[in-house]
Amino acid sequence: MGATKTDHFTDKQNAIATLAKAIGHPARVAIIEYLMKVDTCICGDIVNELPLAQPTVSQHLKELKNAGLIKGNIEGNAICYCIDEKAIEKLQNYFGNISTKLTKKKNDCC
Amino acid sequence: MGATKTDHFTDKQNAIATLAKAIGHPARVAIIEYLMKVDTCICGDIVNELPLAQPTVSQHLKELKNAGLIKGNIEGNAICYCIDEKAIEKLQNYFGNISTKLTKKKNDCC
DNA sequence: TTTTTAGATTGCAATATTACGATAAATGTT
DNA sequence: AACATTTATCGTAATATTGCAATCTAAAAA
Repeated sequence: MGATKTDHFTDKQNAIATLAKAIGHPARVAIIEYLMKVDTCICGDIVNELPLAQPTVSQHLKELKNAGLIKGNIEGNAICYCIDEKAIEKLQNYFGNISTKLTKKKNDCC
Repeated sequence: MGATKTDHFTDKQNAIATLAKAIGHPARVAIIEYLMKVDTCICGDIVNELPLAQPTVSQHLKELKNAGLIKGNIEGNAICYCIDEKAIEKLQNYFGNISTKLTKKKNDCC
């Protein structure tokens, strides 16, 4: 088929999957890291930073935005993109939770 | 094209992307969560737990294993799968780092 | 040894993703 | 107004992913 069966899973599971999927591409990881590095948010030069054409970068930004990982504000001619902290916190909490539960459990069977 | 240009990005970026991509599917999130819930690691009944056919689950397990998120041991006839803590820790650290850097920065431009 | 059980692999169809050239839309500059 | 700049969108080609039926392998049980 090729279509993900999102109906069969919980909203939380789908939410985490959506966030993780958005980060699941090196270009989008690079974009996130670039947004971290740059002080000002006017980030039209992501294209210059990445080895990808402008439409491709625009598409990646769109996916990050759809997933809720970044926010974008129109600022005159350019656009100001920046990371949405809430999404990062969700991921941090999720993996933090798993990590602590695992150490409690001492899952050393493998 | 359709092929990800991994060559142009750093190893770290590709590593994070690989891990995130593996979690970027609700079925694989559900598998991870099931592995957490179950005490014993003999987890052949993941198939019964998920609304997916056996070959599909097997494929998802393979991807999780390739990405380094889970480990699998042959245990007689069945197989013992469990989460690889190191991978989870990597993700936790990564997002934790971003989170703390963001709060330091007070990125409130958007 | 035959049969069952657990899991992987193969092959295939449907859909999604990635990437980019060309083009469009919208604002800024001259 | 004419042009430049910035970003988005469209169209399209190449590749990847998802899902499953059918089949295969290997160990366990009978």
